[in-house]
Amino acid sequence: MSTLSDSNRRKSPAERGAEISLAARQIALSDGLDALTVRAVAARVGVTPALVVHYQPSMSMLVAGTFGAIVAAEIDEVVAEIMGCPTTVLALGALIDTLLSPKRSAVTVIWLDAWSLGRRNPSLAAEVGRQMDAWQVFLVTLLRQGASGGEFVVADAPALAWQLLGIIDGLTAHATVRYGDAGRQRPLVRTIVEHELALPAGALTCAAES
Amino acid sequence: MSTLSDSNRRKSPAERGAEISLAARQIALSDGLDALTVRAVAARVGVTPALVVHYQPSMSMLVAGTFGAIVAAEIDEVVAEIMGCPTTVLALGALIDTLLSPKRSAVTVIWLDAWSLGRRNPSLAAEVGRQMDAWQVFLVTLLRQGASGGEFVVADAPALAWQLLGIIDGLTAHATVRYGDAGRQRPLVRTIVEHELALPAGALTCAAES
DNA sequence: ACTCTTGTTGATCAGGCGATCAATAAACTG
DNA sequence: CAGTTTATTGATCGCCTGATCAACAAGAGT
Repeated sequence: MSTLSDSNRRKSPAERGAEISLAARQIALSDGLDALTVRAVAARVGVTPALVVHYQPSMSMLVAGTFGAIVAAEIDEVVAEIMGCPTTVLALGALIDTLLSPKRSAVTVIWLDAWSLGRRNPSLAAEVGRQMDAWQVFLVTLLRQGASGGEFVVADAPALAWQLLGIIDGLTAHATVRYGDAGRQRPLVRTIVEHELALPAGALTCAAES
Repeated sequence: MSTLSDSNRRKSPAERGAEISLAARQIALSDGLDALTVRAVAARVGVTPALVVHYQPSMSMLVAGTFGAIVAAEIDEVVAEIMGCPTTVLALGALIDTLLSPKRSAVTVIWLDAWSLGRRNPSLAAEVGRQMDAWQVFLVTLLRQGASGGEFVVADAPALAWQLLGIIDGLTAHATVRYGDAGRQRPLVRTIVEHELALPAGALTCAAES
């Protein structure tokens, strides 16, 4: 990286701010949310710790913001990945497929850190709540879309949404911490969702194949 | 507590060691695993930080040990709670019932801390693995017992065991962090287990009533 | 009662953390 | 080119962490 020579230059607040946010995200993803310290960010950007503080209201805010940015980016990425599906059932299959993919373990680890750290960092806890809700809202929208389109029946979309999210998070967490590949849990999750939506068995499996 | 006057007395290694372990468990349960510092334990016991160090190989070992003790105690407690059930199906129902009870949220929080902290504390990571395996072994035993007794059919007990644990941990984690009472998820989990074990719908619900 | 073992202390080290503030220098403005 | 703004620095504070070590004293053994 030629960032080192560039970093000494005096930069606009926007540019420097973006640089700091980027470094924070990179540190969080590679070393965890609690490796996110003033000095670590400063070292990565190539500036003084004082400058990092100058650009951030507080460290706990930076942690919360970094977590939010990472998770929001993942939501966007997943939404984009699913948007192309012609039917909601296909979208649900693709959603399960991608959420239980091993490539998401980096973000899963961020979630684990956030759940733990959130107890001592109110800003982070608030952001965790916001992002969990964002996921839930997204899933509720998807479920209602399928229901109103007549693809399946859903009694309580909000409840089912966070049940499903809880299940997926639990399985990915276990896979990340100990049991390896979360991808092996796809059939189980498909079966659960098919059952809850009164879909024919295999409906979501076929969806994933296409 | 009159512990304060007692704590100045010179005690046997076993006695002092037990005192320290107890204090560590109490701190972990009330303030989280990372509030478990040499000074916090020392203050709670009423001795010098140096004495705590004298009794422990290292702080990361104390954290690992404390986590293990708390979780092992919970396993024992749950096992004792279930042991009385006349059939395995009833035991499974009782298991789901107690694991998704709000009273377990204190230990759920410990799990979240351990998953996060385990990445920087190898001793803790090893202990997390051991305790996750202990849970899985317990559940596998239960499932095989029911299968060999002809109560239900299970194809891959080890796989089903950790799927089930993942689901339950995910739902309790979500409930603890944001969505409140995990007890509302009992019907869902019962349905999933009934389906996976080819039990008639409602078999586990009736179990919980008795 | 005297000795010896060892539980216990107090002081202290080295390192990390977030945060503050005056001083510097680079870029923009007139 | 001179003057003003402000991005950036370096030094430093206060607090926390785990850990070490010589010195002390309580209790067990004789």
